Amino acid sequence: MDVARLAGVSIAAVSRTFTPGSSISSKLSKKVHKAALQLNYVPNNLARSLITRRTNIVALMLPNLDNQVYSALLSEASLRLQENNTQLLLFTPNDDNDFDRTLQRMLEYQVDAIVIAAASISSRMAALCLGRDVPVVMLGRHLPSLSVHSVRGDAEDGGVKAAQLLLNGGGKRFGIISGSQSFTTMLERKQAILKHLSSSSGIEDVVIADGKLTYEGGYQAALEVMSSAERPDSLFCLTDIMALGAMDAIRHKLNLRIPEDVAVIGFDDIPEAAHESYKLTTVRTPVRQMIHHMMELIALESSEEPPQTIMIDAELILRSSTRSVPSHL
Amino acid sequence: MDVARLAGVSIAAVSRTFTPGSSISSKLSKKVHKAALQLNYVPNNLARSLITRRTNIVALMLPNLDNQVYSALLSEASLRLQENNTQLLLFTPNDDNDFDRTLQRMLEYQVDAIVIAAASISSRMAALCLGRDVPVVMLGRHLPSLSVHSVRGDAEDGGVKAAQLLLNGGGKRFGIISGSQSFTTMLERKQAILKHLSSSSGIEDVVIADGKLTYEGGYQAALEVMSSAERPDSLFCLTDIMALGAMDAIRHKLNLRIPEDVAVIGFDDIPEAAHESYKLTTVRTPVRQMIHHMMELIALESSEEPPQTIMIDAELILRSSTRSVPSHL
DNA sequence: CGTAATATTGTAAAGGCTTACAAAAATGTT
DNA sequence: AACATTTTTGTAAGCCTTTACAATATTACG
Repeated sequence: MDVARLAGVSIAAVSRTFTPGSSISSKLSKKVHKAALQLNYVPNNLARSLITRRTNIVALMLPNLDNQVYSALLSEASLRLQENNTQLLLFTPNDDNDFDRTLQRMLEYQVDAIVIAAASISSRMAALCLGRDVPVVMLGRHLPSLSVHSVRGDAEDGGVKAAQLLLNGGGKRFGIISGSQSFTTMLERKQAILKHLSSSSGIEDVVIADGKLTYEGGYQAALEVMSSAERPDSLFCLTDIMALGAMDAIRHKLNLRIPEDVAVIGFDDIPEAAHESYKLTTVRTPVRQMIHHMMELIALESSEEPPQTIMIDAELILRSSTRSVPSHL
Repeated sequence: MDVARLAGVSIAAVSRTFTPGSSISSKLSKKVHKAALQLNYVPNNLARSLITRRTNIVALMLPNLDNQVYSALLSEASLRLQENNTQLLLFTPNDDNDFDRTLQRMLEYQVDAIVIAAASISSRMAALCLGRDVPVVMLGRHLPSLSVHSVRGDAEDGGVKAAQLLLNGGGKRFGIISGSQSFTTMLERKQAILKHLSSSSGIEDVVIADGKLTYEGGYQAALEVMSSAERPDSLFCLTDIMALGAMDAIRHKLNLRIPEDVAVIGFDDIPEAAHESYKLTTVRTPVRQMIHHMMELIALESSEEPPQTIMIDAELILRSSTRSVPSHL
């Protein structure tokens, strides 16, 4: 190509000067660089990828960016990947759009790996990816039936820890604000809470409301839960954004005090949870660690590796939305 | 390739069945589809792009996702682009990373267009992009010297409207919480406020504090501003996240009332601004419209088009952090 | 039914790069 | 200096498509 001609070298030579680790003399390299600069030459990744079978692109499927947890995942993933010279190609399916089609498009782009945060994937597609040696890792979700990697916070552990905390805080009547969508994580958190409440204190009556996974959803669901005959004195919100809505509903609409009248605990630890206005006690979703493991799973060469499920311990972040342990304990 | 062989047709035929609008009989198309399904064939965008010179990828450079404005831009852009079958390739430079290198990498990926939200670009690079016919559009920022497109909210208009509002609310002593980084938007907002305050009411003394563009930054800056000799009764926060921090500092640390003791106005209208806990009056950054125009600018074929600067009127979102107009007006 | 017009198909070149292989140059060894 | 090594370079094939062009099949029409 032109650069080669101008520099008076072979095409292979220019390729080598732009491929770190190739054998090229500094004399040639210098000539090529000069010519490249003169011609505003930029290597063409397409052609390169076509032959090397590596695009340095990882596809990421995100449900939406409204929930800050996803922003955090996205941000962290992007940063870490960039350290390896690879970029994120973003896919945000809108509801009617079926996932299989999105997956298919990812494959068309020949991405090096596929990361799916929430939302699921059909086993047909999982097989397709496997067949093409494209690692798939699910973030914060897990389908045992699927042979793809997954990394997530330990929802059960988190649920238990949350239940313990509210129990220790002297809670007697419990409420749960859950998401209407049936994400496994939500379900697991809920089950764990219910089970622990029952097994450790014999509590069976828990008021549950489902809402959308938004501030508004939490607000409405809180209104619902708190107006039940036996008003809860302890509230689990399966997601921080919902917790924020719930807190605002409780304080500003219902005029109740947190945590005196009702203790609130959330899940995720989004940035707002730390705001002075909320100071929400929550079970953290370990974004850094999740992405760290994601990177490892992506790097796994052969798809011969059996699918791994990595589970990260829950970490309780204590703030002021829950009662501290009564003194007599 | 294999599909062609299995289907018993030419390579061109399979290409045509996967290229909408090509001339292909339904008989052949059916045969090809069958074979493709059998072989799990997925078209290779790389090869296609190499020849068509279109990747259906748009590069987006974002400073960080902490600020929800950027999440919103990202989200909206991704959604709109997907409607045109194109995906976002994300670049999040970390500070030490120089922008020119990032730009260069974008070009290597042969992206169809480059969108830059905040952060700047050297004129050398602008020229390079122009030379390769890659449209560049800057979001929310503008450098007159650069020949790239830009679309942004009218910061001046916004500043004036904000100033008017706080003035009408009976403000006498004013404070501004600004960002330490020198984004043009910040500067323009500040200038506009200062100018309007001065020209319409002869106010020259304004307490200004710079902070990081974060909740924390706003919190600290508010503490600083509010402890000045003449404590402001009206506070401009050049960014909503900073405004949230400021509000929390004012209420929970300083124990002052909003808006009675001090009126607060922000810029951007991020989702949290609408939360019951804040109810922040703010000047909206018109994300939808910005992306809408971005799409148009990207579509512009020839880079012969002169660079356009699209300015969108500011919209005041009235909530409860500002005083309403005194009755005697 | 024969010819003209149109639609469908195949052939082969091209797109910009990497890389196996062979040839040439530089370096080391005795 | 003669040879064995090692390093550098060039040649050419190949990665998977699209597409101009020519060839063939189909349809329309008098």
